[in-house]
Amino acid sequence: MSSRNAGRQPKYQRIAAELRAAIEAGEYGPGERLPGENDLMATYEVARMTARQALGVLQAEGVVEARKGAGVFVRDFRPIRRRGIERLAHAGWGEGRSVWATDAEGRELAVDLVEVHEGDAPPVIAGVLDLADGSRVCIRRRRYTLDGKPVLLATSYLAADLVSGTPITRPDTGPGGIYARLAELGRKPVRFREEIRSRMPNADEVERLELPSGVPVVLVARTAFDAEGAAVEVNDMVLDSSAYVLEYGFEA
Amino acid sequence: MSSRNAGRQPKYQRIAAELRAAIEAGEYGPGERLPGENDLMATYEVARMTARQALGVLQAEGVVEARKGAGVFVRDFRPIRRRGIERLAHAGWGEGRSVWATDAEGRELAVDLVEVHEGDAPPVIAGVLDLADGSRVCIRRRRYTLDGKPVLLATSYLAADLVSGTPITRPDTGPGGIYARLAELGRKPVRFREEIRSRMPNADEVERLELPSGVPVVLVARTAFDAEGAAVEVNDMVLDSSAYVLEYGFEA
DNA sequence: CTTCACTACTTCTCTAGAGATGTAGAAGCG
DNA sequence: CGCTTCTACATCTCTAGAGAAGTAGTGAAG
Repeated sequence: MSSRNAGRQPKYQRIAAELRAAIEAGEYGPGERLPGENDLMATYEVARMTARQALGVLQAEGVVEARKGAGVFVRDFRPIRRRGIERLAHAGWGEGRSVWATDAEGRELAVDLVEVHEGDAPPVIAGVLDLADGSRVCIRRRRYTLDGKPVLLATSYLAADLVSGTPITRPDTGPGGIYARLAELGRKPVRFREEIRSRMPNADEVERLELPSGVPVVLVARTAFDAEGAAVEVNDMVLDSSAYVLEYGFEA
Repeated sequence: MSSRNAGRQPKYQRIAAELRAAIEAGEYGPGERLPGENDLMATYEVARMTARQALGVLQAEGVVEARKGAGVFVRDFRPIRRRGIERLAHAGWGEGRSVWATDAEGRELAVDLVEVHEGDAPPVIAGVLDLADGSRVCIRRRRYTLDGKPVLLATSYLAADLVSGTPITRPDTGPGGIYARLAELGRKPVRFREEIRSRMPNADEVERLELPSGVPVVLVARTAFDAEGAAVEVNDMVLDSSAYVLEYGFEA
């Protein structure tokens, strides 16, 4: 080659590290444009593919975002806070300052798309809801947006036997939402379990959440239990990880 | 060029999509080797860099893992479960099947590295602990491994005024850990708040957690409050997202 | 004043090569 | 049998080019 690098690491890593340091030092603030392919080719005297690799590292880290035809820009992080508790009026919680700053809570989530239909229960869902394999379930898909940008995909599953003929099977479920309707059916949810994990999004999620590359998704699977301890609803949520901070509280 | 692609999307995306489909169809199971650069170059008649780009897509998604000199392999996902509640004997919780399968709970976490020192409080930590800027804090860093692989980095911050001279400032804190020691000081934690977010790891985290590319980290910041509602400890955790499912429960 | 075509610039995609470096199994040696 | 060395093969890094495609600003036409 060719590729004999001065230090001990590849050129593209070195270039990426220098840019990263410059960003952390505040030389390039959020939203600001930073040197592109052509600039890096000139200043570091490397080939286009090498300069692109360096920028690719920062994109994969979610630090910067490339806009075709325009340039490469520093990304910013202004999440909203989602509380597991305290949405249900559990006053006294959450005292003390938070670790991560979140935006003014003024901004509100808006439902963007709603789609309701009946279908076969996926095996995992059937297991959680304690239904026979292949049982029918009501599937409610929603997309939430924040200031126009989609941030959350939610899919609820409820046993078709339980909810057919109720407003739950219609896009608009009426005041109080599906939990109020479940209460009217004598199956009011009283306990919730949320399971959380994170991974990189698949192509479908990238499209529906309009995710830039380098941003993982957080998966929250919420199961609602009624007073008898039976699972009445499973809500499968996919969140844009750059838009959310989740918060939970519990006692010792 | 050159780059006139049959369909409508770039060649490397098409190749990646085909491989992804093959994996999802079970043609390549977890841990199995799949066609590498040279194979793709031959079967699709593309240049090396193009074949690499296709594999790079799947790596960024965390679907596959490349081992230099060996090949490209399908990754598997076998996380462990971490409960926010119920570790503290809250029986009756967590009934019903879970959405994501987790491994036999037999495997145990082992502390790998411990490091304790006193230092200046980072501004954010000082804010949460309600200390003056630049106050001294005791900083406890730990790394946990699961079957030899590091999965969690934890950093605890406690006010130096509170804990100096106690076993908390030593690597081994004695039976019951730091919470038992805090109780002896009359500052027993009774409430916890956990804030969760996710992002791609930085270079340091990649190294310390031995993360393959395409795996995000989950950040959990836990604040422990005593009976007076004062924050006594902040624990900053960085988890390998492929190793964990977090679980929380709460009542309506 | 608005709209549209043009243009300079940007990132994106791809080619065809080649040396560097790590891996795993085979061959050989003590 | 156990260890080392060799070797074929794998991914990794990088070069120097070039056409495709999107963006934003300018200036002319309506």
